[in-house]
Amino acid sequence: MAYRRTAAVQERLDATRIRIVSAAHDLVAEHGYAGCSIALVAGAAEVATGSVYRHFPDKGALFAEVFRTSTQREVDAVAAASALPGTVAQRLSRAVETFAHRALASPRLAYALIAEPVDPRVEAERLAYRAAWTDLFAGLVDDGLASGELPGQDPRVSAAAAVGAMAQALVVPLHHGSAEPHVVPELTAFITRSLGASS
Amino acid sequence: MAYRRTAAVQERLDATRIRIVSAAHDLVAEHGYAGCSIALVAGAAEVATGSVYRHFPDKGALFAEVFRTSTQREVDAVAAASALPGTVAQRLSRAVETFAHRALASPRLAYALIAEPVDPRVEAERLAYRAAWTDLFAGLVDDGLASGELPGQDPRVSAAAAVGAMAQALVVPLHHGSAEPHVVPELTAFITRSLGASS
DNA sequence: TCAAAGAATGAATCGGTGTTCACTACTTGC
DNA sequence: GCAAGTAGTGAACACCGATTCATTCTTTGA
Repeated sequence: MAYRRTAAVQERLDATRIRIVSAAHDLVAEHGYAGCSIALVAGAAEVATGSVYRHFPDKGALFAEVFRTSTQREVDAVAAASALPGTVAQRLSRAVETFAHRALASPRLAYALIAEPVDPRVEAERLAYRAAWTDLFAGLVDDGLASGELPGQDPRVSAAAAVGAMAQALVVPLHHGSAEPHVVPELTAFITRSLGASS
Repeated sequence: MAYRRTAAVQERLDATRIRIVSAAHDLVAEHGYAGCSIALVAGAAEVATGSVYRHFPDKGALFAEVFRTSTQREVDAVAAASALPGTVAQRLSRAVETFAHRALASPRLAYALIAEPVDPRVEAERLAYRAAWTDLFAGLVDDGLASGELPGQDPRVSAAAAVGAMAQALVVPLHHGSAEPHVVPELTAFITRSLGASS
């Protein structure tokens, strides 16, 4: 034997992998998924196109990871905001506001993560996270039902509808045109009413 | 001169054009936009691939027309249902129910028209119809504000959110999985509450 | 220093579709 | 029937980006 992958090499490999994912993330956030060719990602990460394939089996796998990590960050942020103590109505408002403000801060990324056309393999990842979003809001509805703060309803349907309302009201319009922050309180009120939370 | 397009020829041309659009519509309704190649459409319409280009300048133009006609039919149906006399709450319920039942009847088509990834040129058409949907619901909200049946709100934001809620709650889930008709009354209640319509 | 093995490269390949166009078939008016 | 002009055809082309792989560059342990 004459070669063995040392810790130093492994570190460099890891760093390169992270640089590739990071570059892909940045490109998506700036230009969207469309127009994110492997060559472009490789260039941004300062590696050769072929090198990308030493870390990911194909394009779908790379962008699935990008979507996974990016969306998880959003879900975590909203979950944290909604987990703080308070009435269900208050927690709901905080969740919507957190989602909205973050989307307004990175509109292109938000559009890419939620609505932009993507490859089937990436779409599968998105589907999984749609479920995560729905679960998050369904949990809030469950809490409201248990405490009697919310009127009878199917938490899954209500949660899916609420997620759709947020996406359409915020993300899709942002795609074409500029941010309109006044939408946030309107949307919060809409969601709060929709689930039957008094205030 | 030795050739002039007679009425008979024009009729045949028109018929062929309609056959192409109709074939494209059927293919979208069955398999979605993805996998609707020009060759497939031509085959279904029983013309050569090149013949499609005697009626449409490119693929985008063909499918833009498919989307336009299909969506207009849906908008018209919902508009008619919501135009019947009654309280705003009643008209709203009828609108949601009409939308929902039609979507459940043709889930693949509904998904294609509302959520499926499409070409930019077709996306532009969709964007225009998103506005049509929003206008329709915004009009209902306007009526409710005027009559005092609905509480103060931005009709545009509420309408966009309501449209998003319908799309997400119905169309997107339908894409993967089977129809669940019990969703309709849940969704109706959700929308009614969200706009602040008492019942 | 050297051989062995892995890592990195990027030009070439490949596959899939939209589009074209040289050609055939048909229609028309004389 | 015939010439002029149009409609219809479908194989060939063009394009584009993902993927491959023969080659070069690095690292390793002796």
